[in-house]
Amino acid sequence: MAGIKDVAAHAGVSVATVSRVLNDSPRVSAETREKVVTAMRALHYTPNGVARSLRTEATRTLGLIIGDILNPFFAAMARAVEDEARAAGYTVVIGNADERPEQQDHYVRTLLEQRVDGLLICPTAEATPLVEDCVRYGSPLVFLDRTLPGMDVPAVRADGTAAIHDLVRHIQRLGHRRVAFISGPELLSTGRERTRAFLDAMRECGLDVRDEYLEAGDFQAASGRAIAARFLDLPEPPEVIFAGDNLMALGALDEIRARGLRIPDDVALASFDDVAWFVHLDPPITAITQPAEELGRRAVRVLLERVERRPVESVVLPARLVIRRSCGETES
Amino acid sequence: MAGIKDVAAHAGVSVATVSRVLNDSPRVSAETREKVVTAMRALHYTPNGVARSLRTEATRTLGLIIGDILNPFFAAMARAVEDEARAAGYTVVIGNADERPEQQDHYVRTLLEQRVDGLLICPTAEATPLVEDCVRYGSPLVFLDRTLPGMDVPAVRADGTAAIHDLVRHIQRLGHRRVAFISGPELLSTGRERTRAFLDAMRECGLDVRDEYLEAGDFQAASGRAIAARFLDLPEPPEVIFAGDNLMALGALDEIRARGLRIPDDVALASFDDVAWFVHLDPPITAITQPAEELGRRAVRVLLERVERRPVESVVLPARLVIRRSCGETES
DNA sequence: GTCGATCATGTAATCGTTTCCATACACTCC
DNA sequence: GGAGTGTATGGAAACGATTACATGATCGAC
Repeated sequence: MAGIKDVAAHAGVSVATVSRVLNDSPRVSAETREKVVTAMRALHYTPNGVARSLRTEATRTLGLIIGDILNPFFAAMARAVEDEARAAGYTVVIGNADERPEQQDHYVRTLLEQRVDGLLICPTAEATPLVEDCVRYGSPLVFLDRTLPGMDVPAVRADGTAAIHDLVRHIQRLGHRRVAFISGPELLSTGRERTRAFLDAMRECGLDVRDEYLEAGDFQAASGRAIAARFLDLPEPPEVIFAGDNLMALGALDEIRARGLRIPDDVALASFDDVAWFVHLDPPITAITQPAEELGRRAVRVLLERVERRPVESVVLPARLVIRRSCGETES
Repeated sequence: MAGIKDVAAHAGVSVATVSRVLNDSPRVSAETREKVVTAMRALHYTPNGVARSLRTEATRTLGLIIGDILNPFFAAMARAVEDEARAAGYTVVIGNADERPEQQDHYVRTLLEQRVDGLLICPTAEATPLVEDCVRYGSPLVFLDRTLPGMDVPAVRADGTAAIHDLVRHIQRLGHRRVAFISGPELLSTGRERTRAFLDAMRECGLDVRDEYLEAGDFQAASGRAIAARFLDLPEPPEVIFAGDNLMALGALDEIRARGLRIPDDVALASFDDVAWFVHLDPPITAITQPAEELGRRAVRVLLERVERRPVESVVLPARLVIRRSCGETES
């Protein structure tokens, strides 16, 4: 494959000049530039980004490690990250951690070796030694969606607390008392935060939460289904099932449908995370929507600030309750 | 950041030896290896993949250019590509072409500059000059999901012809006569193939297709909705709407729901592409399912063969009809 | 005791860029 | 006409790894 030397030879100039044309430096005369460009065309020259990166110590690449690209929430975030990065002249390498710390570490290692300019991580579970090293030795790092307690890393995330309070009030107003929650993993900041908000909101509304109405899943559909099944098998099943993310809501829905139960008469359903098709279900599902695109975009902006070693601050955006009909009709 | 020289100095050996340890060459004594490993740990050494790639002319990276990561079909394919690539020791860079040729070209260019070892493309519309150059100058290229006519590039795709015939027969057996098709873009091989299969199947079943029952969308939800609206506004609207992909089916569904029409009594609906939540709709949507994961995995395998300059063949996998209830009850 | 084989290790060239510095030439100004 | 100021260009040293080749040690066989 033709390199800069071939172009230089073909155009009868030095490699330095070709390089200047490549980086459109002003210190090149019009005719010379013309000659060089012609030579590039003739040879089908494609600049070697690897060599350039080696020399400039910058790859113009960002790494993004997410839980699962099949989860529409992450997909939307990934998409936004990509768009914003491209607009800033960066490429994004996406790694699917599949919620497994060792796979997350695999990607952290790989991306570090590839010398990405910055890293966006949706951390799975607790901090691994590798991630700790990253922050200690100063790789530009930003957490997305989730945080890791006690780590001095800027984070861009949504806060669902207020929306969960709204949801519980909505449920209470509809006359429900027995509310069960399929929470996320205790190890994830989002899992903890949503559980805490749920508990607080219930107390505030004067509803009590039985132990058997609170169980933690793993943010995947299968666990949502299994937990919903256990809730429904209880001697006194809950009137409402609130799922901690959209996949577990899908799982719960599977179970409810499989039993031929009606929503909301037999059991009401609500979900943290909204997805496009909730609105098409009968009844449409009441959900809490997170600003996934905005999170992705802001995360890139914060990360690029960090890359340029400017001081940055964490970003918290509010999630918002979208009332539909899966918890009952509002008597407006 | 510590480099191989620092490690060599710290361990009291030459850089060559460190490199040998890095690539676990057998020509290094146990003690020396030990010393080197210790030095690496002490210095938090992370090998520089950029330098390695420059020297070895291989990045162990694959590029994947898809239409839209938000489309669950592409997301599933991307996920499978990633898994298979990781298993083979490769990283994947995903580019979202957003069905725009110029954005596709942007990614082709970028990925070529980054010297990916191979490129997987779901081509948007017709061949661009850039893509033509790729095949002419021999970058390892494999088409995924779609093909480009007259280009000598191996492709991994699904064939929906048989499934579409099955669908039309199913529809006919249920007594419907007036079937409308929201086709994909004429420029995409998948669009053309599905339209042709639909027309053939209709003829074979003795049903005729009115001009006003055939309109091309762009594989995005909005076009599906608009076209469905035009179908339903016709003096004699169709009994069945068949959408050429899942997003246009979603759009059509939006429109049907907005008009308060019942499925399948007022209008039946079927979709090319199956997605997880179709089963939860009332009624569940009859759809044609493509083996997205299998496509992704096979594509990586074919591409890696090409990377190693072994001869490869295109792969065609069948799509399959999944009968649910959105076209009417089967009187079994 | 010498020769050749085998093994561990080191030296230095190389990959394709960028960029610092030097140089050569053309002006302008006194 | 020579000093000073730009401007376009070239030469060559990085960047951090890999690897062909060289070297020196050890060892067994004769």
